[in-house]
Amino acid sequence: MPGKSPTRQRILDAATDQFGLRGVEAVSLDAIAAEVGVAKQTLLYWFPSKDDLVQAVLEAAVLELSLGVEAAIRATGDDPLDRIEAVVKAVFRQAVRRPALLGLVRELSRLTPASSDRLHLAFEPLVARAVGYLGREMEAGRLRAADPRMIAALCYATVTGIATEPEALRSVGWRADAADLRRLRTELLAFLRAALRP
Amino acid sequence: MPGKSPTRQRILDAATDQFGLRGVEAVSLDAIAAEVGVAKQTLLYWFPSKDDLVQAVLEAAVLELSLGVEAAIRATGDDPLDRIEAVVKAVFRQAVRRPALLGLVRELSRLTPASSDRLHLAFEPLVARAVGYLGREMEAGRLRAADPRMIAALCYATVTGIATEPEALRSVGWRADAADLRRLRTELLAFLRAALRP
DNA sequence: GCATCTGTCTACCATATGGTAGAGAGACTC
DNA sequence: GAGTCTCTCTACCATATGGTAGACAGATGC
Repeated sequence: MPGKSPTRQRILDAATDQFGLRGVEAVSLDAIAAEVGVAKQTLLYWFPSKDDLVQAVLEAAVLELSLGVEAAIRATGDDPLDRIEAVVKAVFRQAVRRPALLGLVRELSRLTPASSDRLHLAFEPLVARAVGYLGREMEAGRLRAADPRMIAALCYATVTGIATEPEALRSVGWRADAADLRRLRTELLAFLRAALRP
Repeated sequence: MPGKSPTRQRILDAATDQFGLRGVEAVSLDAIAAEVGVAKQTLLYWFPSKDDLVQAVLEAAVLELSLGVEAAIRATGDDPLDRIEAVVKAVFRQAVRRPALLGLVRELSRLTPASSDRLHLAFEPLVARAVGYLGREMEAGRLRAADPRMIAALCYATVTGIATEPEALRSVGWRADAADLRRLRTELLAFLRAALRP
């Protein structure tokens, strides 16, 4: 059962979407297989158990998100607010393209300790870098002085909260069209800038 | 099958916790019954179907949250930042006392359209009031000018995101003890104040 | 040409799930 | 004291779930 295959990839994609949208425990292997248009056995051939599938999905998602963020960081200049804006835009873009991605990360707290530990390990370098960066910029007076760890968590909570809860946005009359999406992003960025400005 | 009963209430409590923590679809009636220490049939006596139970749980949760928020609003003075702080503290307090409550609200996007519509209706007056209030205070120059609807959604996303994702906080070295909880609240409030200040 | 390997399938299976039918114990009514 | 009402239970059931066993078709290697 080697590395790559179009079928394998299609299963992975479908599983990512469904797990992220409806929750890991709520999605059956049959449902995923049906969406891919393949027998459940084919799925179990590529991923010997549901748990293996979950692990693979999470690993791919972490990788995808990390790469996007890394690229955004490299592509911007020196000002920390600009850099944070670039990261948020990158995450936002991915969330729009693939709403399930951030939903998956949110599933973290519902996984077995073994799974979450692995995920923590995968994210750890990224987190450490972000916290260190925030701390240095605060010392340099270019960001509002605060606990950089908490600020990282707060930014994360704000962005993923907004990106994963269309229902909450619906409550305030938001519609999922391009115009409202743009306005949402603008407001989100202004909100974060105001929250982080020195 | 009338209104009140200690058994009914215990079922409701257990269901609230499990639904909020693990997700509605992931929790079986057997699991709830086992936690309450009652036969599944007793549960189905009080709530004729799982869906009825979900509805009852959601209604009670909305009521509980709304009451807490309303009380917090009434208990503070005129300055909008103080008032917002009071609301956030109230929500935070409830989230600490009962971590499942906000998790439940987050389940909203995974429910059937019928359920979410009812929930929207239940929350609507509260939301409308909040948005109206934010808008007026912005016009009066006592809050940063922005789209009040988006600001409401952003505050909601930040607070619930933080309150419902202990795993994300663990990633930045946060521990769930009283001291870190206090510091988290302090940082959250400072973050929001900075984001909303004119 | 034959064997092996790869990928997909059909046929099952044990268990768990939401839900039905109805029995039985105790309290309340008359 | 008979009947009814309230509440909880045991006994089932149809379906769905994660997973096993193994057949079958096509490519690959010799």
